[in-house]
Amino acid sequence: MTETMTPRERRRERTSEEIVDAAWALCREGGLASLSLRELAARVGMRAPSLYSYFDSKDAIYDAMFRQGYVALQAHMEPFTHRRPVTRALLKEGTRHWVEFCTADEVRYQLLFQRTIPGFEPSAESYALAVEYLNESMQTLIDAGVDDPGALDLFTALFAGLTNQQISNDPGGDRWNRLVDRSVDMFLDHLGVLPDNRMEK
Amino acid sequence: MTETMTPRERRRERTSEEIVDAAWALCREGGLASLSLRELAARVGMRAPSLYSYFDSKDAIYDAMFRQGYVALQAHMEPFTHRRPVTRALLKEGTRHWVEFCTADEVRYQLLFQRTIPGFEPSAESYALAVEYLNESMQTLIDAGVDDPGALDLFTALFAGLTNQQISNDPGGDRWNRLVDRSVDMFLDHLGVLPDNRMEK
DNA sequence: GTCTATATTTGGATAGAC
DNA sequence: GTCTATCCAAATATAGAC
Repeated sequence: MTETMTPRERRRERTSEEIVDAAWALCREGGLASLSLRELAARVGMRAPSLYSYFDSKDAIYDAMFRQGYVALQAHMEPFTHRRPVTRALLKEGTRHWVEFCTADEVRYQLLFQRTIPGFEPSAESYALAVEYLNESMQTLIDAGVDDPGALDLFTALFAGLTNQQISNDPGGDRWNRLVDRSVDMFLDHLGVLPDNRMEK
Repeated sequence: MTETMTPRERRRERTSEEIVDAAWALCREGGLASLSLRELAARVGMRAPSLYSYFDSKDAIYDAMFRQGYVALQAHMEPFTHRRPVTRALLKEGTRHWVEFCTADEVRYQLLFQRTIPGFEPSAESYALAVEYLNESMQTLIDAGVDDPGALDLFTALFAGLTNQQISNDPGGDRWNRLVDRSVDMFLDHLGVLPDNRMEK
């Protein structure tokens, strides 16, 4: 899977990453939409036109950020993937982890999960990566005993809501963050999933 | 409370409203941030500088929209305010109504409940109007038997989440919208609120 | 690959005539 | 109140020299 790289390719890759990292930093300061190629170039010691040697357009930079975000999410959740059975405790731990990732970086959350940038749409390739990972995550829920579609939607809404409120109304705090365990209990109790993962009745 | 108006003042007010309505229409087409004074002026048959006879700045127009939005929310919820006791059925109906208002207009939701515009902050006056109404709504929840602060936060997260998912992932549909009743039941059951509004034990 | 210089567009806002 | 004319700032993107 790992391809060999010439030193020139390595150097190029390293610079690309540096640009994307600087783009994240800029967006964290002024919001996602505030990204400017001039400012971005200045951060990495270039002039704006030089960025076009690395990215075809501004949207291509957003796309690289989008992709990098999902790769980071996948890496962040790695300790919890493919562990079976999905007990109540594991589901709590995993959900807590997920919500922490989302609330740790507001602009990353906006880019990955909301549609807030004027004209940006992720490329088909990046979008497929995102969908694939989100589907895999849904499967974890199903393995936890969440069978009907409405319940899955309810779950995603519940934790999207916790994330949203945390980011919007208590950034940097944990006012909604700390409600994750309680929410998982409320949700599983509602479904009749017993502590040992069997169903009631 | 109603002040008398000269015909000139009426005319002025009417034109202001026309401008704000056109601003909503423009934002619905291209997103909140896409509002441009030139385009807006064209919609109401003016040139851009003429708008400054009615509003001091672009942000003043956003502020008028913000205010108008909360007035509309208040009017929309009027049939449900101050009705006591807050039974489970009433809470369901009211919450359904609230979520319907929020999901009916994506950009309105963004302006009223999220912070998505670059530099805009509502004026102290408009913000106070919003906070006052939101606090009043919280009181309704408390009167429904939701006593502890964590539970209030959980409730707001749950329905912010339903709204969010509905808007982001099924705009115009009802995939999350229709989960409101179920969510209220799940929530009240979790709190131990009985159907007749008494507490368990 | 990086630069300077520039094209092009678009935005909010102001001055001053009428 | 509305207009024309204009200012000023900022943006993405391209051309072409080095």
